[in-house]
Amino acid sequence: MKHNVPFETGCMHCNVRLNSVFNVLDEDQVNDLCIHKSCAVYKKGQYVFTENGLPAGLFCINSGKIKLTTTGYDGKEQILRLVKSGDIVGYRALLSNERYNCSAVTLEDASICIIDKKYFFDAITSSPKLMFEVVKKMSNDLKVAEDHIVSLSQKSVRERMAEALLFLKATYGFEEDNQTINVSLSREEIADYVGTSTESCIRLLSEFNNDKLISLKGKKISIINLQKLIQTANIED
Amino acid sequence: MKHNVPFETGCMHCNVRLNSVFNVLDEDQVNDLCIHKSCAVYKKGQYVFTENGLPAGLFCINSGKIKLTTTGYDGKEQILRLVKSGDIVGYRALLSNERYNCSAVTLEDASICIIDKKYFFDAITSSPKLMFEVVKKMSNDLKVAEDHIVSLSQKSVRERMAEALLFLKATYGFEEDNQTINVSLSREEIADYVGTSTESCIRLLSEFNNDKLISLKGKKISIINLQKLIQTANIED
DNA sequence: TAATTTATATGATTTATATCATATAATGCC
DNA sequence: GGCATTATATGATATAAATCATATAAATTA
Repeated sequence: MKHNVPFETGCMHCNVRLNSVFNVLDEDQVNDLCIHKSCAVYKKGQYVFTENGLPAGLFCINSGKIKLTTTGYDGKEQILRLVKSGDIVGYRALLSNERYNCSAVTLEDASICIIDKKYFFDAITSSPKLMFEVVKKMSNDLKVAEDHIVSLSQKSVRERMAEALLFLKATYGFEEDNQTINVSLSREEIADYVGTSTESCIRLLSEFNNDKLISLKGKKISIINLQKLIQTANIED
Repeated sequence: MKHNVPFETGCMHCNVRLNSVFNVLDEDQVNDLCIHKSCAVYKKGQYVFTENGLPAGLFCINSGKIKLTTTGYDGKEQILRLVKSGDIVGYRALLSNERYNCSAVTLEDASICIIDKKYFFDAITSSPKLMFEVVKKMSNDLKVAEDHIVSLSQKSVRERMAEALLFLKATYGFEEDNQTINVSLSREEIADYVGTSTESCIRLLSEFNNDKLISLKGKKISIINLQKLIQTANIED
């Protein structure tokens, strides 16, 4: 399944690390981190961990995009978070000493480091700086989740769909053309994030396309009229 | 507005503390905590802090119930969390050094301690045990928020209403009669938690009442048929 | 490259729930 | 304690969105 092929020389030369919670470590600490991690390459669609599993360590995304997804009622998927290079994954279950409440699945080929559980606990215990970085990450995820709650409670599917496209753009950015959102999700996956049916998702994307807010090319979505998309999302102030 | 009346002798004799994140402190640390906190009494309906405000410290609920609420779109309220004695409030904004993303309002008369910001940071920095307690608290709140997302995405209003009643029971427990949920919320507040209109909330509660799942007496809700309420909520396994 | 499966698309229909409207009950206030 | 305000209740109606159905396109796989 997963191939344990080292894909880089070490954490000290890892540029992704500078964009992660581990950017606060000093040289010695980075060397220590490097000793206690291993790297793996994942193909698109592979599970990094699965719901109800026990955490063996902390995952740090080197490259590739990941979805955190949970199985809701009647087996319907719910995408809880979308994750990118530099992000840590699986920290919640690890820190609270629980089983995973969601699965992590790669959205494209990915290289991911796994940091030893015991080492990680030692590291955050001995480095308040690192601990605060992790806390800030969790705090942000909580804020994003609460924003999502308000959106799900109070907005129409149409507004949430527009919002989701803006969220995807904010998370993964544009491609070189400066308008195509740099991620490929199926209509079903978008629906599973927005909290709607696949058909409604398809229909709304078609509408936005007809209304020249976006343009569609397979799974690739380009934002043509950002201003109008923001209006459609009914973003405050 | 708020009256700075001390309502107890000190943290060392505070039974609520044993049920809070501060239960891991040793005697000296408790004495230190006591020096750096002040207590206040709030009347029902008062704001403990408000959205967009800057945190001055950490709030610890001694007695009383609190709602964390945010103003969504078109001014509609969203209840994000419900809080009880022993819980800490306002930790998210404090830890991430941000403004509050929600307001805290008392649901009944309450006594609340505020713990000095600087002291709190020193305390969690020097006591990994305390830090882990706070982290576990945040981790749990994140999990609850994610469960709420799945529920909002995938369940009907009817199911969510049943679920909300079970949640209220789980959070605040029953009164002495062992069936009346120990909290008084307006129909509008319940609607603001469930993510529905006040009318729908009223209607569904009436239905549940007619179907003998619950009984209503003013704002007091009693669970008559727990089994059927669980079924209505469509809780898994 | 044909065959099969899966994803996307779009129409038709149903339904849950919001909204609007009005009535009554409860609460707060001068 | 009577008056004003707010909360609860319930009916009528509108509508957004789910569901069901079918078609086409794309992607897998044989």
